[in-house]
Amino acid sequence: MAETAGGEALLFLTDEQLRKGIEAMFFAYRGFTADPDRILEGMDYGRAHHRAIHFIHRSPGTTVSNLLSILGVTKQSLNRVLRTLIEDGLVRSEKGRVDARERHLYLTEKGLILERELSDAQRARMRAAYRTAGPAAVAGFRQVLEAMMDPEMRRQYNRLKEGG
Amino acid sequence: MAETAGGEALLFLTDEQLRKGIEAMFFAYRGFTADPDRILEGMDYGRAHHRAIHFIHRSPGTTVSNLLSILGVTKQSLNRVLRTLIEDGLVRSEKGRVDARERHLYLTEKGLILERELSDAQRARMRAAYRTAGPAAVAGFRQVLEAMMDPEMRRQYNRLKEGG
DNA sequence: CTTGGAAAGTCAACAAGGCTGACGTAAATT
DNA sequence: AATTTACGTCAGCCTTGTTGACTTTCCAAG
Repeated sequence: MAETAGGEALLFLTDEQLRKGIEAMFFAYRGFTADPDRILEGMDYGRAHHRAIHFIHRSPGTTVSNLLSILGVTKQSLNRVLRTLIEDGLVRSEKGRVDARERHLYLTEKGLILERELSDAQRARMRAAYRTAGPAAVAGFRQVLEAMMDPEMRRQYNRLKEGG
Repeated sequence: MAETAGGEALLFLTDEQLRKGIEAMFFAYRGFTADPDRILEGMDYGRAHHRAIHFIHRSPGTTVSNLLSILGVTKQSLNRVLRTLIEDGLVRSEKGRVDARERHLYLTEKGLILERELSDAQRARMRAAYRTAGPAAVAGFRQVLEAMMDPEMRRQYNRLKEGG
């Protein structure tokens, strides 16, 4: 599998192979979001709410600013989502004690229940895919995805990966 | 890496590993779409136009119905996008000769130029990621993605993969 | 102590791109 | 002749993103 000096073994870098990868990302991402989307439709929530819930669960007590930089949206956009989650009692917002300008975000019991439901569904699909593909494929999967990220996003990703 | 009867080597299926995969998908997809998004901003087009252009280029002469089932959106949604692309002379729509109800879609010269620009950018990122991760990782990447798709999407994906 | 600036929140307006429902037309099929 | 299919279109709605302008709160530096 290693490439030779002549480069004959670089066939995995042909435009055709790259196109397959691009289309695989497109179709797979649809599957990736399908289950949570299905759960959320009917509730007043959407994918944006799912993302907020996921990362608050992941880093309890995170600030709004931090969440903004992870999600890469404007504060107005995030605020609309957070407001409904707080109003509905899924998220608790606590004024910072060291810096009272900051708001620290936590999932409530109710929030944790929805998070569970969403992530159970998403993990079930991921688990099935992992099991089908096997551990070596999973390692490759993660390597390629990580290499595909913008440097800033890779930083966020690794911070989460280790921090947790 | 192979699992034993006891299952001790199934560590790659832990919730923690699955969560990492989920977050990797999230951050990587952002990178995946970032370059085309950047190119399209400022033009009157968006990600939906990119997708239509990609699959028309991929299957010249495809019908509207076929495109609908690949993209998984409503005809009203697709039509809005196609209309602007046709008006702007990027896509040509031809009445079917065997079945005159169908419209066969093709990229014009102008359409091909934009397609090139978009796919060059997207492939460049994919190529860099592939090169960094190496051929074995790429194989695993594609395996996991394929396993993650809904069956119907996997059918579409494989039809494209072989048909081209 | 005052003031500058950062963090957070809010209001308003807008755009892209999804969706549903209803309707029309041409062509194929039964 | 009647029905079905493929496509287009109008109207209206929702989510989720955007900018811009503004206020409140608070920390920290002058």
